[in-house]
Amino acid sequence: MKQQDRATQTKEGILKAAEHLFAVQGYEATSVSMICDAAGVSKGAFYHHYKSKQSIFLELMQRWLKGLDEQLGQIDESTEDVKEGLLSMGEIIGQVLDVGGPQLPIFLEFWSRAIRDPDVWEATVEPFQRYRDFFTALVQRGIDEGSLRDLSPHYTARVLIALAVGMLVQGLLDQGGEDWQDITQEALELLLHGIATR
Amino acid sequence: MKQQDRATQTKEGILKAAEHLFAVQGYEATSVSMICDAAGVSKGAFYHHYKSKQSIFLELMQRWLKGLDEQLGQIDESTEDVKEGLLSMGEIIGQVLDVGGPQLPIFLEFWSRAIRDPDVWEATVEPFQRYRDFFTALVQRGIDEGSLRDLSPHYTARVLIALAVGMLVQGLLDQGGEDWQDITQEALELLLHGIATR
DNA sequence: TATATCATACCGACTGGTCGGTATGATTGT
DNA sequence: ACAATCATACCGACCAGTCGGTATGATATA
Repeated sequence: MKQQDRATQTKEGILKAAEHLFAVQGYEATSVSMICDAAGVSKGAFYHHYKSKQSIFLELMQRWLKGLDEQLGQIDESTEDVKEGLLSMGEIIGQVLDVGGPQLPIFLEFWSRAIRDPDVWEATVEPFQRYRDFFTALVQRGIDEGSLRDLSPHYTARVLIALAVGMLVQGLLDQGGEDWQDITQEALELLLHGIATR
Repeated sequence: MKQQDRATQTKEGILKAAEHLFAVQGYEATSVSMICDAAGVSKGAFYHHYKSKQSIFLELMQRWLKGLDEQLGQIDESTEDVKEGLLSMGEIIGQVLDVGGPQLPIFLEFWSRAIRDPDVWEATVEPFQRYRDFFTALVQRGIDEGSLRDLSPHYTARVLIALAVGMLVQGLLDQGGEDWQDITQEALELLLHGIATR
């Protein structure tokens, strides 16, 4: 194999190992040595490819942020009407919850480190605002096309995000086999039509 | 001052210091020595009053759980109709977000440690199931009294919790001065009446 | 009331071990 | 020969928790 290919393989292996360990143990509880052991490489290899422990975490998070970006983009262009778009958003969340399993807790690491680490914060805020804007725009589109009531798009976006995040956290704290696909789908229906009697 | 009073004061001081540091730095990043410094006591005092670093975290969490219990109890008995109860729930969340400020991130610690530490997990699951049951019962009451549509109380409870948790996390990641009281209140209205056009 | 006895509350130096990170040298492909 | 890629050995800082000892009120006795 080419030298460069082997290098990228090593680098990727370290990243995967780190992702897994951060998820199941948390950032602080995971030592660089453990990552190296799990990846089957030495500490020298680690510090050859990554500047620090923090830097590998940051890269991990940026990848995830990018992935979310792409998924939102897909929702945006593949849907004709907004209601349908929201429901497919629910589908995505449901999938993440049902499939993600043991990888989910890494979200908690993302959040808590974003609060405490200025560098991580910086890399997080901007995308998050973009996501909020995305939902705000989506809701606005729904209002314009007449499928959503004329309510504050800003607030409504907040509610949608809250729903997604809230389901995620419940999925974390609820190992029991719930069908999150189902629940999230239903939740969006509830939100769309209201739960109060007419 | 009596010996015992002074002792409880010391113990309480340690607890407050730990609560603050856990919130702003996280559990792992906070050392016992730091807690002692912040509380103005020695390490000996710490280990005189608490068995371990973990034990003080557990006590902290159980206090918070107990507080939540009481607040939910208040909602339950002080409200005539369910809609009103839900809105006062929103009020509580809003208050926590607006007032809690720098103490909020400790929730992330609660969750991530509940996932990873079996002892913390044990102390968390049972209360959380109780909370879920509470909301399920509340929704059921709403259906019975005719103020809520006849939808799955289980799912609806999930949605309500998701809303609360989701708002909390957004409050964490959004230092900017949003009026959470307002947003949460509005969110519950949205959920009650739906966002889709009739 | 005065004193002896004892338990509780607390101190701070210390231990074995782990941490993130570095320095340096071996190996490999080009 | 030369640089990229890794391995090994190591450093100083810091960690949770321990331990021998002290200071101080509470209690019993005289």
